[in-house]
Amino acid sequence: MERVFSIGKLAEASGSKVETIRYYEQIGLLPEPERNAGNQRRYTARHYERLVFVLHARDLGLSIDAIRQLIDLSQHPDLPCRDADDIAQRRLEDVRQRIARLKLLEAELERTLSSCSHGTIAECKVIEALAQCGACERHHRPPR
Amino acid sequence: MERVFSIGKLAEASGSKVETIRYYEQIGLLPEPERNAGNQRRYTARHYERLVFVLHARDLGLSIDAIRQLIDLSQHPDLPCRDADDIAQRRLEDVRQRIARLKLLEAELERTLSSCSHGTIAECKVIEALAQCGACERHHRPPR
DNA sequence: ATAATTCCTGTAGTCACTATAGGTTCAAGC
DNA sequence: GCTTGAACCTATAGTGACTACAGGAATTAT
Repeated sequence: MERVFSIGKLAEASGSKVETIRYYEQIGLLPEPERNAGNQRRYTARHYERLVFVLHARDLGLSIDAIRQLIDLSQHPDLPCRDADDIAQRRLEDVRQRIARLKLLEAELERTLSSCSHGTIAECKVIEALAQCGACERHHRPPR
Repeated sequence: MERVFSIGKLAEASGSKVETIRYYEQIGLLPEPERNAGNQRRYTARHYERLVFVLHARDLGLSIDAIRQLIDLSQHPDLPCRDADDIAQRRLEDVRQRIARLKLLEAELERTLSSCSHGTIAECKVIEALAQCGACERHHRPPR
């Protein structure tokens, strides 16, 4: 007899939420568990493991779609793991790009804030900086 | 006679999209422009300036709500600019937190990828790392 | 036995757009 | 002046990844 537990216990054990678990089941990231006589979900250790896998992947910023691919891959242990590596590699590149972009943002916000003399709105550099172009990458120019 | 232009020209000039402009009008970030005889929107330079303000603020990651607050503030030039500064300050802190979190992510992805020997799925460290706990901050433990 | 808690389904809401459908108006070329 | 195609209009629905709610049924604790 395998030990089973409720959705509430699974949520607590995994550090996620009941609603999230039901959502993952609905979109097919978690298999449908058995039900007890009163129609309540009964989970096993295998569900817990799968859920932790999904949650870790989400924490790493992988999309639901990427996680679905990884799960599919893990069903075929004999395939080469190149596809799985690619997913992580692409994610790494994405993370690096985000960091670079956020650092630019950080610099611009620092610049903006340090130039503000904390007077009235009329002389506020924060608002002024937003109204002007500054270090902006956006492709725009006044309408002719 | 003030020069006016269409929503398409405004989109092009600002580097945004027609749909986005209509959306910003709908949620009150842009004032409703005049219409011509055929019910088409006619914009002026003032609309362009407001739109650029909004787009810059979005590029800096400000929420629609924060931008609304800044616009409200800018209508009251005599108020002290403390509130505007606070918005930028909070955003700066948020950006710094994100950078810190992404750097942790980067390190974990790097570690995971470098440990993978590119064999089969069965021995794939990427998938294994997701299934196990590793450097995970999530509060979880197997169900008892 | 009763009360409090947890669970169920189904639906709607979130954020900041983006896409589509079905129609009207405008601008350019002939 | 006429035709054609691009740009415009409104209204609605879809996106991703959940989150929240309503209105019940089942379980657990007292």
